[in-house]
Amino acid sequence: MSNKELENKLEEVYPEYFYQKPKEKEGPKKLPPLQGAEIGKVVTRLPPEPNGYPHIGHGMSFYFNYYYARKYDGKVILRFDDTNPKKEKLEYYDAIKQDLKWLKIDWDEEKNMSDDMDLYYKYASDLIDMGKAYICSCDSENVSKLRYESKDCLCASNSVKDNISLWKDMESAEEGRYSLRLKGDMSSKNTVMRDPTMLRIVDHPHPIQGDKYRIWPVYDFACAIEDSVLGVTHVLRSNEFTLRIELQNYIRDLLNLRNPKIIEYSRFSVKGAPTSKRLIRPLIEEKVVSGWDDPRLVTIRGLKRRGITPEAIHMVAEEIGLSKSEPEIDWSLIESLNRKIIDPSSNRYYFVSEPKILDVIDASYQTINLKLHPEFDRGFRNIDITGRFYISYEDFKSISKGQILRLKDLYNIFVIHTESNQIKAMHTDEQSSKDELSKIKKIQWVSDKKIDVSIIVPGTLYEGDTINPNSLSTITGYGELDISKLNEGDIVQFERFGFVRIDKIDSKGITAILTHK
RNA sequence: GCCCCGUUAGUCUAGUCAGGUCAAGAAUGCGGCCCUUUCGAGGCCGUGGCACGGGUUCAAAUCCCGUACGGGGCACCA
Repeated sequence: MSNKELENKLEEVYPEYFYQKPKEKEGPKKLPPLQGAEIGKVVTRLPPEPNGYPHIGHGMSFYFNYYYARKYDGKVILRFDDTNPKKEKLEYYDAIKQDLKWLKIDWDEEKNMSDDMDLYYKYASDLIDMGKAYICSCDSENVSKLRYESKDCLCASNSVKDNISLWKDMESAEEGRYSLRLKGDMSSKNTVMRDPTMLRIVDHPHPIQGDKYRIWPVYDFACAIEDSVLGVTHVLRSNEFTLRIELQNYIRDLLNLRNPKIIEYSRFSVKGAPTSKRLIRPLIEEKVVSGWDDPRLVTIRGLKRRGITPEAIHMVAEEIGLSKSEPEIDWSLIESLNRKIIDPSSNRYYFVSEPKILDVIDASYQTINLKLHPEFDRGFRNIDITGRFYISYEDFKSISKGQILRLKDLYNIFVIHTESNQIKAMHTDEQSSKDELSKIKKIQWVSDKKIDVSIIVPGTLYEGDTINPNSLSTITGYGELDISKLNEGDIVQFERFGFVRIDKIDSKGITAILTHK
């Protein structure tokens, strides 16, 4: 048998061998399974501090915790980490909930850490009784110094009896006078284990609890307790807390509480955009940006106002995953994912920037119907046509006398005269064949029945470390009249311009924000 | 300074725990073609990467050691 015959024979008995396996198109990225997860038993939490508006980084964390709770048919708890009365503000509790709802993230239970003060006191008292915590009267500077040097302070050797009595005194002492510290390990390489503070005096009203409490737990203490008491099985959070795992587990061991499984990932950022409250707040205070909802910001509100959808944010989270490297994603990724979401549902309208006049001297007045979407049946819009049109400066400058063009979706014109800011043309043969049509240059137009549209174009806030002074620009032009029927929040496409979200409608016209091309 | 963690194409990620099937697979970007009365979407093709240096091994993106770079922590913030 020759090779060829052999091949033919083989093909008869094993045809699959000769066909290239069709490449399997991968679907959207999926997050990996959760370690140790059992259906119906997963409990996660969303732990915002009500001290500002969430940004996309919080959005990622919220989504991970929400995603796994839903995936495993478990429970997700919204828990406000509000144990610093000086930082929390009432407005943020509600703002965070609104942002979560907008993100299409819901939750099964809601609670504030500040509702559990008595529980923290009870556990604190237990630690004192066990001799595992002591009241320290050193000032914070001294505490810090001794921790750095791995040295005990004198307070560490207080008797249990002394501590019990000082714990009582603490209630009425002035701020800074005493703190309750855990007996950890002063020689630990993990510096957070060196007798960390568990509770301290804060002389400031709390937005919810008012003046009811003066002794407040620090994060590690409250969090260690809550994650266990709430039945949290999985903690998905960013890695600035890595070193606290040992401490929080130690606290729980002492108090005979169960440890959750902790999964960490790095903080995530967007190129050119500040991705932390610490950086965003001063920009607002110094009026570099207009507020938490400035479309240049990657706050949830900024993204919403720009026209980024919650689904796109979910997709970004799935794309990045629970990465331990430090992702700095490009806007183009967000834009691309968002485009896939909004393209099918965005109605199309005509808009021309920096408009110039185009008169068609022999035009017929008529009303035409144009599809709101080229592929999907989303209905039509009507446009009244006269002999006057507006075209964008971009198209205008490339047009010369004698040229034949097509007003898109309307008819062909022959240019008979050009001036510095006006073109005259004549209507030409309507019977363009499909083939001819594909060759002819098409331009965007707006009829004489028009509306003023200004488009805010958000740019990059930072270039390297410096603030870009030209991060916001405005493009003005005319849009077709039906744009005035849109509502604030609608996302549409201005054909051959880009996707925009309607930001404001008033007597002066329409303001839209450019979402992306 | 000390202690943790990380480093795969321009960006992002799969693969690393259980070394060979990885001369590394997606996404995004960029380039080209097709489609389209949009410069959008969609389809096809292409481009481009294991931080560096040693070691272990028949075999290293994968294990070990070191270096560089990046991030985090060392609060009476969270």
